[in-house]
Amino acid sequence: MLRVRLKQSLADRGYRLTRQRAAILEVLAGTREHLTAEEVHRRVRFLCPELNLTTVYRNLNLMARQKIIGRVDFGDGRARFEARSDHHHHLFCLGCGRVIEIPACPVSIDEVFVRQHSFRITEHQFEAYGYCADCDRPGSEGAPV
Amino acid sequence: MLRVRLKQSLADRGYRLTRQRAAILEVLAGTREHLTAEEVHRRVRFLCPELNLTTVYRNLNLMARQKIIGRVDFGDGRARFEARSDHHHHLFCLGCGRVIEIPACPVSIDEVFVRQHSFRITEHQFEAYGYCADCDRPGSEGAPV
DNA sequence: ATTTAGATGCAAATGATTTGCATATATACC
DNA sequence: GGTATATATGCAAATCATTTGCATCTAAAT
Repeated sequence: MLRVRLKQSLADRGYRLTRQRAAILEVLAGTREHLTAEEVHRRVRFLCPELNLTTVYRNLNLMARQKIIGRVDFGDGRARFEARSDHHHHLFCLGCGRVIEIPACPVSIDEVFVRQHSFRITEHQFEAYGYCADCDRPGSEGAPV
Repeated sequence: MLRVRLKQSLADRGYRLTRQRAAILEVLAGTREHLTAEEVHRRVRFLCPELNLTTVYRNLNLMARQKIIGRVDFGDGRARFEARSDHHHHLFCLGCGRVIEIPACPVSIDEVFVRQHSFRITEHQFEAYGYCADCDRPGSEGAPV
């Protein structure tokens, strides 16, 4: 089960499985949404009412750094977190914030070019923005990618 | 000439060409670097010593919004600006911050998938991270994209 | 030269995120 | 199970990039 695996990964790396960490993972594992620290905090208060926002930040960072969970940046100034930690990308609706996960990585960089510059790529980030069916109304101009 | 064209675009859109705006464009047009607001401010003080950082922000935002200049986000918590405003992408060196511009857009999203979700993509962002020749020393692990 | 909408400077506010430090508590060990 | 101790947590205060309010200034239209 997802939440068991997530909690196990903490123990595996020598981190304590505290009540607050369990609650945070519980929240993330229980949704497919991509939550900000604030949102995690709000939802976690149900399971663990005294949990401090600072602790939420500290643990989301820890877990993202350990690649136990994933962190995404949709360019709106706050990080979002999700239970998935494998390499993938998203469509982000500028209208409602809805997120659709893209199954395959659509990026293929010209290897010759990269080699010419002797650059070693270790990671990349890609996110696409636009409007989902519900938010797409005439009036918001836009050229497809 | 680049700087003339940039300044003209301000006038074309009904914005005043102030001393400070001219200085900001002068700085951006004079380099291929991708500068933070702070960096622009520091360099602009040569041409226009009383120029306020707030004004730098206001104008960089205005010009980026008007697509007169480009804004890039390398995920380190501060925006960078460049004279180029056309669609392109970068390799960002995590060691020294050096930026290499990628000539062709390496992204091609599965159109069938997007259509299935009735999503209309209006823009996307992509940046690749890694180490340039100068910064690449054994010890920093990394899997190619 | 005059007018005035638009621009600037300064100080103070924001908002997300981080840090310092005293206190609390998982887990290793007996 | 009880105890020790390295780790976590909570709270308040600090950061850092960026934005905003407002009084003053100025580019550019007349």
